[in-house]
Amino acid sequence: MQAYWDDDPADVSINAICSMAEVSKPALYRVFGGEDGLNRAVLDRYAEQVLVDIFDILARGAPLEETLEALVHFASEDPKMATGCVFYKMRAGKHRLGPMTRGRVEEIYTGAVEAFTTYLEARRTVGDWRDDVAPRTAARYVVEQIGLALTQRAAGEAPNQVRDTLKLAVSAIQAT
Amino acid sequence: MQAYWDDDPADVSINAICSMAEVSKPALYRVFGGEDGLNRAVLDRYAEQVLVDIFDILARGAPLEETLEALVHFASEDPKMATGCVFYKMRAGKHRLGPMTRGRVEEIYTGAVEAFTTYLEARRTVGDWRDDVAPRTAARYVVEQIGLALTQRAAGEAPNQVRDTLKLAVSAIQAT
DNA sequence: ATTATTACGTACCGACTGGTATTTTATTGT
DNA sequence: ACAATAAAATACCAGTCGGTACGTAATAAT
Repeated sequence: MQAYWDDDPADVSINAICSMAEVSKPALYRVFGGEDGLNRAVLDRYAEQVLVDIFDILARGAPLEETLEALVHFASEDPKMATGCVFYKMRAGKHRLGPMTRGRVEEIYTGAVEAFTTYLEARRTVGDWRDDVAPRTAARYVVEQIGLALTQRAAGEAPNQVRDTLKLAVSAIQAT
Repeated sequence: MQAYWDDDPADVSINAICSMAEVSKPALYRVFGGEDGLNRAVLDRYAEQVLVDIFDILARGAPLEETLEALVHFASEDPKMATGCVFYKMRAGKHRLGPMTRGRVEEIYTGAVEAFTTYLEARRTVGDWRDDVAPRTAARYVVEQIGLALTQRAAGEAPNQVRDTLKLAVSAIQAT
């Protein structure tokens, strides 16, 4: 997971992982079955260890401005995400993934969109959000924008430029 | 160029290119010097054949709304871009590129930001654009958003979802 | 016509990929 | 103590990668 986090998953070979983890290759295959199983396991672990933070932000049910602020901070400032996000990196190379990992990626994506859609619908009933944009459209939009920001960080772009872009992006769904 | 356009450049090998073009590998190496030279040549050709359209839109000096509309249409509707954009695909895998190609990618990126910055500054003097966002920040923002849209198209996402996202994104710099 | 030169492609190089057959090591049963 | 069994690693597989040495065919010079 750390290797996928630091580098591009597509550039980390099974051999490299084995030597990093000081594990023989057959041992890895016994446990994970193959590359697809390993990737899936990494993604599972990453989801419950890192992505949960994003879902927590939404679950707090805070006002829109506060929530967006927290998401912007997470994606563009949190040092934990300085080298990008395993999930979005895998999603970017989706066509290279095995069936299990690809399925998990899609699952996480739709889960995120769903969670944000639910959050926005709740905010709308409280009158905290404009009603000229479909919640699901806005949800997909935010998920993509966070992905863009994290991809930019992975590419080593200047953090303040990443933040500027993301702030501008989220302002689109704040406007009355 | 066509192979890079249809697929991910990282997934197209020199061998595959040679057999597609019905050219021997040494011949390709004689002409282009190697993978880096080939990539650079492809990018050069792509820039003057496709990217020029984007620069043309800016050079028209049309009102902001009209220009943004044209850019949105180009990125999310033009059938020519149905499988994404060679430039953005290469930029996404920048770390895998040789020095010449990487240099050209950065050149094109800064050129695009520059062109859009100049356009926005001109629009501001005409009073056609808000003055609470730095032109360069907005320029970088738009370049990234177009890249996101083209990346989504390359990934096979539904065109109307791509358009929705991009329209929402550009609305951020239109708001008064 | 014959030689010197240039263009060109076959066949190969070492490095690396994901994945496994086979052998060695450790554990268990008696 | 020794045989049977389970576990684990070494050493290998075929395939692909980018890149090139070298033999061959076409051209140019004499």
